[in-house]
Amino acid sequence: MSEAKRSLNFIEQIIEEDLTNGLSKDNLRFRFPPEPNGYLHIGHTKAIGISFGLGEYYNAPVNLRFDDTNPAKEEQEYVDAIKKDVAWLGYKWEKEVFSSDYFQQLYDWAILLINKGKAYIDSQTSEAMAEQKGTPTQPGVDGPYRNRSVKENLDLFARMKAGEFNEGEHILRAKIDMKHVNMLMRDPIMYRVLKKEHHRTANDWCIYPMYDWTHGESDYIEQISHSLCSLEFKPHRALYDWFLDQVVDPSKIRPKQREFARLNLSYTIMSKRKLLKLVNEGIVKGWDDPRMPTISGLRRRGYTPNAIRKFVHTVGVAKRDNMIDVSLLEFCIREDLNKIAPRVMAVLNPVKLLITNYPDDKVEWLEAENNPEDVSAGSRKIPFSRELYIEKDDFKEIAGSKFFRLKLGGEVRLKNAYIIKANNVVKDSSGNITEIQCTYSEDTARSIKGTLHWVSIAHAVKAEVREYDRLFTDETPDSHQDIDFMTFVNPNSLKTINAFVEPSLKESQVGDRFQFQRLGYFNVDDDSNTNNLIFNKTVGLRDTWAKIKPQQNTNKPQKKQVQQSKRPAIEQIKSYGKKYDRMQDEQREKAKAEIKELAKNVSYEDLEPLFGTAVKKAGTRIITMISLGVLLNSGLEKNEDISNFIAKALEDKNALLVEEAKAIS
RNA sequence: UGGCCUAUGGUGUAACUGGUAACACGUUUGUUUUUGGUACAAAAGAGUAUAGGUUCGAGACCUAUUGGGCCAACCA
Repeated sequence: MSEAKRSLNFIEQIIEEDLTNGLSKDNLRFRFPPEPNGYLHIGHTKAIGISFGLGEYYNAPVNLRFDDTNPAKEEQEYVDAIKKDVAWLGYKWEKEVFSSDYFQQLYDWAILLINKGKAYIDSQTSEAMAEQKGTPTQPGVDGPYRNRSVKENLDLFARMKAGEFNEGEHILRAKIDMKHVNMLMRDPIMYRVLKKEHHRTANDWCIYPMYDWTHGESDYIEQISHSLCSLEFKPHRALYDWFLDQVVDPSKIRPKQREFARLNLSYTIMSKRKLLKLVNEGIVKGWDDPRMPTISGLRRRGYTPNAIRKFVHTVGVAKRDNMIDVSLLEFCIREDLNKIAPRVMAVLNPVKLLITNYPDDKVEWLEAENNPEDVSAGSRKIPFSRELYIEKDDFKEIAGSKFFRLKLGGEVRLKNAYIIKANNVVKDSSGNITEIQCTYSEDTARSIKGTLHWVSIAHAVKAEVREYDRLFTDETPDSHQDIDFMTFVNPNSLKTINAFVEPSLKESQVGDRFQFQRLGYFNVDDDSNTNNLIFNKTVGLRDTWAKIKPQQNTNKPQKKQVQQSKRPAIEQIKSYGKKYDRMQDEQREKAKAEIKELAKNVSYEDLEPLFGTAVKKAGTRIITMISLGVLLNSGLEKNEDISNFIAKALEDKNALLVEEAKAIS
C-alpha cells in the first residue's frame, strides 16, 4: 500500500541495513520466546507484534519458542494458554519449539566448552560465589575451583548429569573474566542441578541450562536472524555473543540480539509475579478476569484482536522508557467496535416512563437500524408500548438549556420511536421519582435536540451487567519503592448492575459484542446463558456530556512536576530561561518569584558557566541576572566576570535584560 | 564511586546523507447527525534536557554537564 514512504523504526532500519549488506531476505527469521510460567499480558503483545509483525512484513517465518529451562516454575497449562492467545491475536507461527528440545545439544556444547577450557565446575555455596562476584563498582575475584583440570571438570559434569549430586553442590560456569565491568561476564552459571520433573522431559534431566546459555544457542539452532527482546536484556548481549562465539559455524546465520523498550501502561502492572498475586489472593477471579491486563482478560472483556494489534502498532518501537495512557487503548477498541458492533438498546439504571395518551394494550414493533456504520447489517424490530424504562440520568424535573435530555414540559425523541413530552412526575414518600408521565406525538419528522434510548417494560429482558473500573488507583502502582502495589488496588473495580435489555438480545451468544446505544460497548460474558444473561462493559462511549458535568475524580498525579521538583535548582532555573522573554507579564512575575526562590539554593559555581551564554539567548541571560542578584544580595562579592556580565547586559537591546541588569548594578 | 542505555508538544512515535519540527491519541471549537457516539472541519499546544562549539544553517555532528532507566537470582 503506502509502504514506500513509511518511516522505519530502528529495528527495521537494522534489518534493512543487513539486507543491503548482503543478508538474503530468505534468511530472515524471527522468534517469540515466552517462558511458560504465566499468562501473556498486554506488554507481551508488543513483543509479539514486533516479531510477528516483522514476519508478516518481510514474509519471513516466526517460531513460537517456549523458554522452558526452569521446571520449578513452568507448567503445561501456561503453554496451552500462550498458544491460544497468540493464535487469537491472529498470528501464525512457523514452528512450535521448546528450549527443552535442545537439552542434548546444549549439553554436548557444554562439554565442548569444558574441553576448550572455557567452562568449569564450581563447588562453592552460592553465597561464597556471590561474594567473589564483586559489585557493579568493584571487580570480582577468582574462585578456588576456577582452574580445575579439564579431566576433573568432565568427570564432575558427567556425574552431575547422572544425578550423583544434590541441588546446590556443584554448578557449571563459563570461564570468562571475574573482573569484567559487565557483571554478567563474571563467570556466569551455565548449568545447575535441579531435581524437578519437567513438564516435557519429565525426569530425563536433573541438570538444567540457564537462560543465557540457552537463549542464544537456541536462536542459533533455529537460525534466527534477529533476536528481539526488551531493553533489560541489553547487558546480556555481550554474553549472548560470547556464547555464540564458542559454537558458531561461520557459514551459517549468526543471530543478532537487539533490544527495544518495553510497554508500560498507566494504571496497570505488567509483572507476571504480581499478576499471579492478584489471582492467588482473590482480588480478581482468575487470569482471564476482565479487569486483568492479560490477553485472556482483554478477550473476555470484549477486546478484539484487531484493536490490540492496532494499539501495538500505534505505540511504536523505540528505546526510551515510555508510559502509555490507557486512553489510547480505549481509542483503539472503540474505533474497531464502532464499525462492527450492532446497536441495541439497554437501560442500566431504570425509571418508569408512562405514555398517558398511548393505548393500554397496544404494542408496535418498530424498525431499528442495526448499525449506521454498516448498511449491510440490516435492521430489526423492537417493541414499543405504553410503559417504558429510560435511564434515571436522562430525566430532570428542572434543568438548564445545556441539558438536552428530558425535563418537565420539555420534549425529547425516543430512539427509533416517537417524540414525547414530559408532563408530570409521581414520587414516593421519600421524594424519589417513581414514574414520569408523558404524552407522545407521532409527528417524528421535527428536529429535536435530544434522543433517548429506552426499553418496553413488558418486553424487556433482565440481564446482569458487569461494569469495570481500573484495577489500581495509582498511575504507576508498582514503581513506588516504599509502597507496595497492593495498597493501590481499587476496591470498587467491579460493579454489578441489574439491567433491562431489548428482547432481541435474548438469543445472544457468549462473546457477542454490542453497542448499547448512548452507553458503550458490551459483550456477552463466558458465564452467560439464555436464562441468565451476563454482559461485560468493554468500554464506554466517548462522553462529552460527562466532561461538562462537574467531576471529582480526574486529578491525575502530575508525574512530570514531581520529577522536576527533584532536579537541582540551577536546572530548574535554566528551564525558565528558555521561555522567559516570551512570557506574559503576569506569568513572568510568577516565574521571577520562583527563580528568586530557587536561586537561594544555587552556588556561584553553578551560575558562573552561564555568563558565557550566547547573546541571542536573552532569556537565559535574564534568569542568570536575576539569580545573580539573589546571590549578590546574600553577600556574594562582585568580581571581574560578574561586572563584565552585567556591563554587557546593560548594552543589550533586550529591555527586560537591561532592566534586570540595572537592578543589580 | 563503575559500565551500558536514554532525553523531541500532556502522551506515544516521526523528521532521507545537517536546511527552524510531522503523524496519532488527548484537549478545545464548529458543521452534520433519530447515539452529547460516529464522520467532517479547524484551533491551541514543542525554541527538540542544559551550556558551549563546528557550520551560512544543528533535533541531528563534537565537548562538558544534568535528569531518567538498567546491571550483583543455582529466574527468564
